[in-house]
Amino acid sequence: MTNFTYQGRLYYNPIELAMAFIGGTWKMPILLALRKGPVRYGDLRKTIPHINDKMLYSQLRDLEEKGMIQRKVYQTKPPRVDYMLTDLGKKSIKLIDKINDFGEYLMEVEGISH
Amino acid sequence: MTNFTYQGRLYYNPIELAMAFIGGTWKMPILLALRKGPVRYGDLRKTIPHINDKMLYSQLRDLEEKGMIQRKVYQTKPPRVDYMLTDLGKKSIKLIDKINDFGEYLMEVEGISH
DNA sequence: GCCTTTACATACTTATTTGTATGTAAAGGA
DNA sequence: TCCTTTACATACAAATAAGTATGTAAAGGC
Repeated sequence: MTNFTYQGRLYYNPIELAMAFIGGTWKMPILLALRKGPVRYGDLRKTIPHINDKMLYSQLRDLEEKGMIQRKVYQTKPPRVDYMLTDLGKKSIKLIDKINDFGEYLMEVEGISH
Repeated sequence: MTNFTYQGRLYYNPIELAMAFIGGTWKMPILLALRKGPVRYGDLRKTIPHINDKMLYSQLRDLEEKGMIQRKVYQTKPPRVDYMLTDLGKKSIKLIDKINDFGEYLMEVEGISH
């Protein structure tokens, strides 16, 4: 039995936990968008195709809660907020690159053009 | 724009496609259960904790449709069906191991015991 | 004759995830 | 004075994924 709980949810194996940190439609695109350094909220919106405010802000909150990213608030008007990877977040990038590679391989194999 | 379609669904990037092949609660556990060679339906049920018939058979169908696994039916009574990885399925194992490693690392970092 | 085994199938419900629409504060510019 | 910008926040609806309960065929054993 590898059952365990994290943040009030039950997990059956390490894979489920990993996916809680990087899974879903938006977490990996967000993490990749931060790989080069801090990016502000509005720029994330612009660089991640198709994302909407609700998804962006709720996923940012979730990633922050899990220690994958950090917020930095500047006390200006209008406000400015930067997001950046933590060490844990940086660690996920290598894995996300591998997942992306597999996706690109699948596109090749399946004859999907882009 | 990297938009494309596969099996009637729209994808925005390679990551989404990769997750269609290995994502969800059950695909990775199923693929790992097949890593050592062919396994029959009933044994998959027994070795994958908490899975139920509906999830097992529907995910097996999906994985087969995507070319990740192969079915082999023996014409006996009661029936016997073996499932095994295709070359594509084998290719996914390395990646799944990496995802699992990341999950185990998270368990360590988060102080989760098992 | 009835029970058990095996590998599914189907109908239906529940839970989770994602998306849409709209609102807010406060300063600066026209 | 009114409009714009920025970074959210909330209510609600739609879509997707997962789970529950039940059924089926056909042979062999008791």
